[in-house]
Amino acid sequence: MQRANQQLRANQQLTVLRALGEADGPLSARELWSRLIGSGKSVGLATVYRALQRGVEEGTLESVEGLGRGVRYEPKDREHHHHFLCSTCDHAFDLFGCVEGLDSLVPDGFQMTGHEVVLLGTCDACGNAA
Amino acid sequence: MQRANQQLRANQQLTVLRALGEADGPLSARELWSRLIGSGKSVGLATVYRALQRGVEEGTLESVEGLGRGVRYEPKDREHHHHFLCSTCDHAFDLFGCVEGLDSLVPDGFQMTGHEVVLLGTCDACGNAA
DNA sequence: AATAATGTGAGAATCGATTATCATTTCTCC
DNA sequence: GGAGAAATGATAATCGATTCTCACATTATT
Repeated sequence: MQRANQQLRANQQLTVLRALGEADGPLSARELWSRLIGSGKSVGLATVYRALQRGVEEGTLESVEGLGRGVRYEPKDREHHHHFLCSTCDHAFDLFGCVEGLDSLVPDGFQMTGHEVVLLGTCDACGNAA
Repeated sequence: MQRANQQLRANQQLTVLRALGEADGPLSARELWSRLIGSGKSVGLATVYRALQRGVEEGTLESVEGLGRGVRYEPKDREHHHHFLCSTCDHAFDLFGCVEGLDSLVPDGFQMTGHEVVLLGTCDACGNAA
């Protein structure tokens, strides 16, 4: 029946992963899905979840927690970086660079294996829109 | 009927808030509830939620996101600090001190109003237990 | 003590996120 | 071109967290 978008179907999961790769920060499943739909790509939400799950299993994607609620995903090949979370649009942007003085925060006896830094505030677009 | 714990009842919400105040880091509603039950205090989970919600409304508590999944709560009167999240026991510990170089991470046009730093790894107890 | 207002516990209801199901569709390999 | 494997989309089911409901307990006010 739905011959309409037959040419759009190829490997939907690739479409999903490509869109995630082009994003300027980690995206949640829903965020990613919305962007795809918004840009005219017809994809099911379930397929987005499948692509993300598989990406993580295969090691090409990484799930990112700690950015507000919910889980977001990003390609694993990005260099060490942190995020800026806009409190208005709730989008997370990749940042470049890191901070100093982390080691001195670790309490005696604790073993640090990683760290996250999240800057909170208003992004450029939301700041101008106000 | 349940005369048993009549002497335990006083203002349960105070019991809840006191327990949160004595914790060494922010706690989720369930975490807090478990601790109370574990220490012999009979409190309903709903009451824990009510106490937390009210504390936030009244401004004495603050909800903390960004520590794994879920929301945790801590007294608002604590000095600026960050957290260490143990990947084994999933408990969040308060840290003292801060880091440097945050400003340089902010992209042009973005307004930073706050930041969070989370160290990940293994806490003392979990490290020794292994 | 009587009454009203508030607090409490247990479990049901709700909510959002994620996963599972299933009928189709597409792909792969002969 | 056909058979079987894998992918897809729509939607139902599940899961955990949080909120709601309500009967009863406690406290506050006379």
